[in-house]
Amino acid sequence: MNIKDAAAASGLPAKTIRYYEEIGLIRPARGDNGYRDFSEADAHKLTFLARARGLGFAIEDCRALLALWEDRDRASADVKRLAEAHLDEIDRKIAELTGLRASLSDLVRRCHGDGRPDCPILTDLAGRAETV
Amino acid sequence: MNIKDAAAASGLPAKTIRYYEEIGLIRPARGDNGYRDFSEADAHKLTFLARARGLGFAIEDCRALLALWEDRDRASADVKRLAEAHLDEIDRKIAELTGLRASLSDLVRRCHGDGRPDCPILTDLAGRAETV
DNA sequence: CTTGACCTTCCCGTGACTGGAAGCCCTATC
DNA sequence: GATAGGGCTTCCAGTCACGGGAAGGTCAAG
Repeated sequence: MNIKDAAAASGLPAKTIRYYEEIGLIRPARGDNGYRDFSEADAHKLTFLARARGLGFAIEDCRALLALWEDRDRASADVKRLAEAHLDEIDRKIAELTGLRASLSDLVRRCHGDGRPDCPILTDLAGRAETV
Repeated sequence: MNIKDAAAASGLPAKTIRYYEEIGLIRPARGDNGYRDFSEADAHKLTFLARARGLGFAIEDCRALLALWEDRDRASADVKRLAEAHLDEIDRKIAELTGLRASLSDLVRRCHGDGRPDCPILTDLAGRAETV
């Protein structure tokens, strides 16, 4: 199938599929006219990649997961290790954002937000003393 | 003061300060030798920028906040609006990550993670049926 | 006068694409 | 056979907010 059909089958934009080929995640065949010719297996790989990316795995993690997927003798522990590392990363990001949210939300709460110029948000950003 | 002192005062790397000048966030004076010469006001601006970035504001938001900070007649409502938009963005990201976390954590929980090859994480990524 | 720390500009690389230009290919219609 | 359109190809540039490193000028100390 052509790239547009592979895109429709996987849910990935054609541009992204070309990019995945460029970085070696997939290797579709080529027709005499130079067009990429995707097999069903290629389409499945693309769907796999789309799901893994959708779960937030980085490209290099996806490459590793794809290799594990294609290895009939893999140990599920290897997969689990990757997933757990990613889970930790997600937890780290959530914690960071939650901290930011708390600080910012406190500032927003304290700002009356009317036509007057005095604003605790700016005061805080300036260092809790400046007025410039 | 030279860039290193401005960096120490603001907590920003010298590279970042040069970048901020390049994109027009600050305009430090120049000495006869071509060195940047930061005033106290410049240093305060850098500190302001460091804090705003630390709260996750994008560069263009920082530019707007800096302009508001320097405008004695600003309305605090303008600042609050920016901050609230950013807060919404943070909430959106937290929600997205929380959703990812739930899916991934469920997969990890169901994966026995031993030496055997069958793994619900890969099965799920492949589309809940494939074995390849 | 040399050393070494500082400063300058310039260019490349990051992650994971996205947009757009220039040009070939295929099918359908007139 | 000519033409119109859509699809395909490659390549280049841009995104965001810097960071690394090279090549070279400047300054203070010994």
